[in-house]
Amino acid sequence: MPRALPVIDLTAPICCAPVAAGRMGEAEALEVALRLKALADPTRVRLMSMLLTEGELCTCDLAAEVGLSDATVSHHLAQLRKAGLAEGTRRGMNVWYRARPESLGALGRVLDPTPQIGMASGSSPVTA
Amino acid sequence: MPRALPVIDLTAPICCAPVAAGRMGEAEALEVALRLKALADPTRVRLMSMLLTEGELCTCDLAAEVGLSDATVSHHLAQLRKAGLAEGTRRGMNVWYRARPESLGALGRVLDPTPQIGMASGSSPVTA
DNA sequence: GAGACTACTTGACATATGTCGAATCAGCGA
DNA sequence: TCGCTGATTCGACATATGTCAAGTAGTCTC
Repeated sequence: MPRALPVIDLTAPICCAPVAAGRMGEAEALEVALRLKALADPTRVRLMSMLLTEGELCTCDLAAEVGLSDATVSHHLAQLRKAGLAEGTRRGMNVWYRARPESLGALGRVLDPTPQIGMASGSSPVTA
Repeated sequence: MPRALPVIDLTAPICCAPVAAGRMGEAEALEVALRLKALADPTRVRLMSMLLTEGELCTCDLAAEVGLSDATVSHHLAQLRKAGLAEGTRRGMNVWYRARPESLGALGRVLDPTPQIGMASGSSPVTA
């Protein structure tokens, strides 16, 4: 994969028009793709699912649940954090992670294929 | 990435409960992840966006638009086809591609973070 | 059928990614 | 302070991915 991907801050929920709202530019497409990439792994999908349904979990719980080393899970959680899909806070000896539903929702809405009328790129349908 | 990913048929729109509907199993998570992976590339996001807004385009048009070789674009389109997100038919000397909005919509709905009540895994909210 | 044009496949390459073990960092309790 | 436990970072490795050039396969027009 030549043409290295730039590093961008993705922690805020995505705020661009849905893919179906008009021909998407390079920058927008990159934003969408990077966020999707953060979720495009079976382990991370499971982690998000657990966080969404259980509320708050520590790294050790998550590692035990998915059956991977804590180092690997920490790595996945870092990806989710960088993409703004999850966040964690240290409390005592543990770090407690939770999902950021507003970011996930915004990402889901970008995929909405229903043609949007009168929406050019840059608009911000973020509900959160 | 040890633990090679199995090959699965993804051409039908995804039909599992949203990630927030309950702790997702390995198989389901894999289905979701593979489809997301198919879209988790800036070039493919742009291709989908063009197909959604323009309706039908041939490989050559798409290649010219994204500024990549036709071989590369053909490769990306094959990914989208395998994931059920696009389809193409040969008409004369060209192959005309179009998006499959129902598949994209189903994928977007899986990302819905709103807690679903009474939905266990395996249910099928497919609208298409 | 010959030639031209479009699309797909294959092979090769550089880069990115997922995984682990080991080392390091952070907080707690004796 | 020291040791313990949990989390992150680092280094290494195998595999996956994006890209192109070159070759191959359809389809059209002459």
